[in-house]
Amino acid sequence: MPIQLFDTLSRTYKTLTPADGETFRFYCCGPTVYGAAHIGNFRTFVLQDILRRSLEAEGWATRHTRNITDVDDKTIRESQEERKSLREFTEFWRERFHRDCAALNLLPPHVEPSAVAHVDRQIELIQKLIENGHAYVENGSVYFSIQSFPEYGRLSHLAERELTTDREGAQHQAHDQDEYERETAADFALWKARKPEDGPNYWESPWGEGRPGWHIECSAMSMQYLGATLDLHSGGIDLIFPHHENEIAQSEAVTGKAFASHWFHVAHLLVEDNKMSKSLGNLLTLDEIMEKGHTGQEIRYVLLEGHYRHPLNFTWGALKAARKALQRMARFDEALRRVAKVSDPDLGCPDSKRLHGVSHSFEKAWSALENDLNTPEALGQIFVALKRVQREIDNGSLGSERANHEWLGWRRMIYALGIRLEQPEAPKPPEEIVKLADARWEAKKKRDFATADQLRETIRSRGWQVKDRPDHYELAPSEE
RNA sequence: GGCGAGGUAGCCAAGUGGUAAGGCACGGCUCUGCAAAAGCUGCAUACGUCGGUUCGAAUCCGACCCUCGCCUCCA
Repeated sequence: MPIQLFDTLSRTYKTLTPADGETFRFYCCGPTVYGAAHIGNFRTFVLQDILRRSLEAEGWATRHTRNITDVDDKTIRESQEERKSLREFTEFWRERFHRDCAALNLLPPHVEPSAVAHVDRQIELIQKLIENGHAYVENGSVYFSIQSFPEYGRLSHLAERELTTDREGAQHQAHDQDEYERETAADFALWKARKPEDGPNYWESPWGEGRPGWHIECSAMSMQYLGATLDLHSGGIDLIFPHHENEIAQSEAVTGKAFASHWFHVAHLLVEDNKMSKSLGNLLTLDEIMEKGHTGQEIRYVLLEGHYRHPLNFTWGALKAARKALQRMARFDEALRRVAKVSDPDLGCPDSKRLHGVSHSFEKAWSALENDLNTPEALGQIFVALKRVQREIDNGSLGSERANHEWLGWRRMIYALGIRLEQPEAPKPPEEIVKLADARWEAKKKRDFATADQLRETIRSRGWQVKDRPDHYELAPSEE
């Protein structure tokens, strides 16, 4: 069965298939690089990664494009405050973003275009919109006329909303003297005339100096790299309006073709039941979480624990649980690999072709993924299967051929979910602790348990925990 | 006010008509000098409240109570 995914525009489940029958071409709205992305942003990027991995596990080639927004109000303002060039400023945060992505095991997109590098392309698009009557120039800025596009609002169901623009901040500054009907949504800026506070950040255009509006970059870059009609376009749920609505309008007004065949939106992340916001001080970045000793893999795991269309509650407790769950998977992976006699643990992606006709226990887990990327259901099914296979491994009833089939089914899931099973290196205990532990081990061997227990208590009081193994001991930092 | 999402065990969270997945935590067992580790095992007569439809509802309908998002930059 192919992958079924909910489509925001039609509000139905649709089968994911590349229009060209080979390569699935999709675009993801990427980060604005003016600071560290927070873990809510990463929920969206992780889900997009899983979408891509699932398609690949299904056997399709993919072409994944995710932009970098490196020119907008925020990047311009912040770079000037730091007295850096826009380029220097955004480069710094772009690198940081890439580091975070790597920690989360996100596959790098095939194309990662920057808005600044595609200003010409955006100007071209705006020019066409003016020519065909969908846009107009006003005081050196260019606006898209939403009245010229009757389809406007289909994605976000604007017609069913009482949209008013007479609230503070809802008006474009350049519209002050305008007589636009206040009961309609506002025309949006395609090009913004140069303002003094933009500093050196402006470009030449047929309408004078200025810079592109935010929405136009995604239309320009997605169509340049993926064609007039994308197989899928995606982003966080809050981009539905106005960003994606505007993208549809400006793109389709130029091409006359459907902009995207499928719209994929990821719901928001809560932190300990609260919306993330600067004022609550709970804007969590990856660094902050990792500083507390959690790994990118654990964070990724937590982000998979909820279905992408429902809000997910990120909690420290869930993070702790994720570590245990991942450890269990890693142990299973090792045990199964041994029985399956796999020499190279890195299979890459065992896709459906390779799994054709192979019977294994992870079929239900895969089906869960095919069913609207139900990652929590998939994780549940993985553990059900894992338990069953583990039992057979333990009682020796799993032959190497069947073990190999289980291995393929198992690894496909691990690939699709993007789980990395290497365990982080255990922290090294200081020498004095090792000495105490050695002494304890000697005492224990002599069956002098009183001394041994006393030494263990001493070690514990210094923050370390002794764990005996069959022929040696291990040291780990105390839990508390 | 309009549009949308959600309220399932201590925590996280699946399940859209057939009698409550899974992970963590917790209890028990095996093993062990003890502890740990590992494996096994137990753990919601119950799904926000109240009505209704149905042989049967967490799942459908109605009303109500909470929480959250969007409507303005936002993943």
